[in-house]
Amino acid sequence: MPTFGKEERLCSRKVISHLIKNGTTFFNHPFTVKWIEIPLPQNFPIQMLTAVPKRNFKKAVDRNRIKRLTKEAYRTQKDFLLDGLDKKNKALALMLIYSGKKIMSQQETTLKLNIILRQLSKII
RNA sequence: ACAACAGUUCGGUUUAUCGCUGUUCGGGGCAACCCGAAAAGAGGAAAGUCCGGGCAACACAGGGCGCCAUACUUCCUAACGGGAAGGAUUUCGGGUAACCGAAAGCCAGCAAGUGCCACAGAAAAUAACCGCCUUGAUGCCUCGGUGUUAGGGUAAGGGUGAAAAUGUGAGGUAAGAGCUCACGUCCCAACACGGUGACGUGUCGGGGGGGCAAACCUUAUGGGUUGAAAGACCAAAUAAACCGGAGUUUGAGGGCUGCCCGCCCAAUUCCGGAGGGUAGGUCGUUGGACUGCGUUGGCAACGACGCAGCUAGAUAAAUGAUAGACUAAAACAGAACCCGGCUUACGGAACUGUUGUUUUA
RNA sequence: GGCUCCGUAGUUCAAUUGGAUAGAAUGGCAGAUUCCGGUUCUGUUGGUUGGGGGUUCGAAUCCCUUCGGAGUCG
Repeated sequence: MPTFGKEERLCSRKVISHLIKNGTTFFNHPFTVKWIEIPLPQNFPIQMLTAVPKRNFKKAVDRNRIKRLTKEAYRTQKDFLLDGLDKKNKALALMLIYSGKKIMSQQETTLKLNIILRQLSKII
């Protein structure tokens, strides 16, 4: 099911600061991706967080829109990543930082995120 | 009907599929929680943070100094630097004029003190440079005129300047001067009338005259400080530890409050250093100076009464995506403790009023 | 959420606490020098002092408002 509920989001401050300090980073325009493995007993095998820097987008409306587009794209395409994680018995914390300067449409965002998720599943 | 201006209201709707947030109901489960259904889910500015409150904490005794804000009147309001109605002033437009209309503003006080006013000009505020009048000394000569020099009086005149010592007329004088008088302008005080009042009109008296307080300042009034990262509670963890200092017949230091006095605290104390642990949850947190309708008081802002209604509450942060229709990828734009204003951004739609043009009667 | 500061030529900075054409360096342009270019020299250009309004005789400076930018507090 393409859901995106509470337990799929990254909420814990502790895990977030751990991720920012020690996470692995790669970049594929327009997203900077940070990820790290987390100890296994979790409610959901992958916890995700989106971020948009205030420096690039002054208006709250624009930041909200980008986050929503990103979440929507992630929601519809995360299945194959989950399968991979199930097989290898791992859990992930994931952070998507939008580094672009312009707002993309939904189709573009979906395409870009598809590329990135495939890249990530290969690395795992 | 169209256009312009002003004001008020609205601020996309809807169908299908997938998805998000809390709430309620039903079912399952010891419980955590899971499944299903229902109804609800950003704004007129949520913004800027320019003002005012509520609320909370800080041991608000009290006094002085400082700092900040405000500054015509009456009213509205919980309060305001907001709003309403009015007064005076200035500017603009119309009119021969009385006056009418519109707009604006940090509308107390340079008649408390201090300070500043470039350049130009004699002088920028205790005005004598030139000029005018006059006295002494002295030169000349036609013997009452003229020149030189020293002193005194004088603001009528002087090419400057943003601004030049209250305007006009008369008297007065050696020459002159608000020196005196009349009229006029402005200010102050008293009285009468009108008005709740600012103020207006009139009478009488006084005597001030450059400008600048968005110069320091004076007067009056108000303001304790800090802001939900305030604060309360629960859970988890831990260290009543260590080092240095202050201190007990006296006042160092501290008490989140500008400074001083004062008051309060006192080794189970305070301050500093270097470390350890936690960083989750609940409340605060949305029922309120609330919203809608009706009646009613008031010129109005706004108030009173009655009936009905419940209308976001997230916590890394919920409203989105896809396809289509209306009519067009609708504008500005996203709540974060809550209200009242102000200001700024904004595609379009509707209504009302005023002005102009055209058509018909 | 609160608080503080800053906006001047294309760029980097001045302007003696209100006083006159807003100045300097650099840049741009033109000329000289050179066979050509650079360097150097000379001349010249360029400003709504972020925008709007006000006070004043006079505003970059004082006041109000607004726009933009930067910093800071757990």
